[in-house]
Amino acid sequence: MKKQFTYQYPRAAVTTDCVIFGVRENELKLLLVKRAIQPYKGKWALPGGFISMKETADECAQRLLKEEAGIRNVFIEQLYTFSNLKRDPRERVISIAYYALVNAGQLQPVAGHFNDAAAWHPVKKIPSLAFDHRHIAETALKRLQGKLVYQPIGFELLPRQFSVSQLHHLYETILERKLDRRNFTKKILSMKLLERVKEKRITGAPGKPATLFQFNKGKYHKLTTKGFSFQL
Amino acid sequence: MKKQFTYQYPRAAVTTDCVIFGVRENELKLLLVKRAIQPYKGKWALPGGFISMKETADECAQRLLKEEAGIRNVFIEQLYTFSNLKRDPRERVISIAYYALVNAGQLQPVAGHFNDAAAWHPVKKIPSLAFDHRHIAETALKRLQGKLVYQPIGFELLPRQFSVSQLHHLYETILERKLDRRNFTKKILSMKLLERVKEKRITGAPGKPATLFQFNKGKYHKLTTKGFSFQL
DNA sequence: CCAAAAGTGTTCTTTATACACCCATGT
DNA sequence: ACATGGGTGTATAAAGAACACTTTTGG
Repeated sequence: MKKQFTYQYPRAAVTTDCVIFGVRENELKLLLVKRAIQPYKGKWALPGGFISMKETADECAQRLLKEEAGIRNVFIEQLYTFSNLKRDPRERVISIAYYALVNAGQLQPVAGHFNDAAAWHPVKKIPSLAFDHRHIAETALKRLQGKLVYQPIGFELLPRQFSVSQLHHLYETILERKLDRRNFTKKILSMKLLERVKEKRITGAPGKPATLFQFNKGKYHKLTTKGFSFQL
Repeated sequence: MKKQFTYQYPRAAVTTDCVIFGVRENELKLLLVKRAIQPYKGKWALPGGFISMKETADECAQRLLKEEAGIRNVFIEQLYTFSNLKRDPRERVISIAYYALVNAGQLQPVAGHFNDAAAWHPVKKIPSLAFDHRHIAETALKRLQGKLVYQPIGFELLPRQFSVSQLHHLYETILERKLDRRNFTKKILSMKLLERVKEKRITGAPGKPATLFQFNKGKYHKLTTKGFSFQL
């Protein structure tokens, strides 16, 4: 193939890479893809790719999420830009990293689009990754943990309707510490950001059926604009 | 000049831009430079420039801080990467933005290095800026305000030795709200991150001379590593 | 009737807030 | 002596932490 784009000074290539978080089997997991090409062929990596001249970094991340993981309309946020000189063995590549939070509902309908070589891996058992992707993933996890306690992003990882105990378990999983169940319930409900939906049992499980709730985004945005501090 | 770097696909240029905060005359200010070349010749802009192939973005930001503002060894942190398609009228330019906090001590010895066309502007009266630099500067200010209340970065904006009332005034200025002087003093001192230095008067000012303190970075790092929550 | 998960209140401790007077210096 | 800024304590209110029993379902 002919090389045809010429510049006065050398230029780094720019990519976006995306750390995709999801909850599966009551565990926080990352969606990784298996590389089909060199370098690092056969290694697990974060979904990512080169940015085109006609898209912003945000658009690029969203496009790659759809192309490589079949995911759309999810919470996505810029994480950090990684620019170490040797992070790609081929040449200078700067990566604008993002992280995304997906829930079962957003993923189910597009499960068929999945590349065979895409799979969820528990964050506690991340395999060896290509490039500096482990470093990126660890940075994303720290950001998620930090953000969880002062912004209600936990909801993004659960189905549209969920029980308080699901949310409680999610928080304990991500923060890696116990939270008193009664205090957690009180706190969350006192924010008035959850709307009661109806009673429903988790199919076939014993125990009292949990009340389901859904997150009221409208209320949340109203509160954030007039200054609001969410804490744990 | 001959163009000589050729690639298979088009590539965006990558720059870093730096939002430099400093306190001058009891006000929070930004250091801006006046552009000597097109585009936006004669307009105020954030110090910035193209990243070289032999430096990381952090190194680039530090180099530009030195070259364009004569500042070295300051607090610097990546802010966000801006990638709108039209942010530079010439061509596609992606900017990795940083923000820096400098104090009088760090600036004084290099004041002579200053470009004539560099000047401090109050954040409340930022002139029209080149590119999307106003947007970058506003993003940086929000980040600074957010960060100030849970990480003790305020110290970076003051001379090595400072009084509690200087710090108090700094917080009020940046957060744009009143903080009770007694409660602020209690809170700050209860963290045990400030070391009393000696009594000293601010030359020629009336009033009781203030006790000077300095920030103990070692203690701070010990606390952060074993989990520590600083709050306002 | 037993196991499993949901729901719920009170006490105690810690932290945040509100508030006013005296002190040391320069002029 | 007076104007200016520095230093300090207490009482009340709010928030956080600790803690156990009852209810509803499936098997």
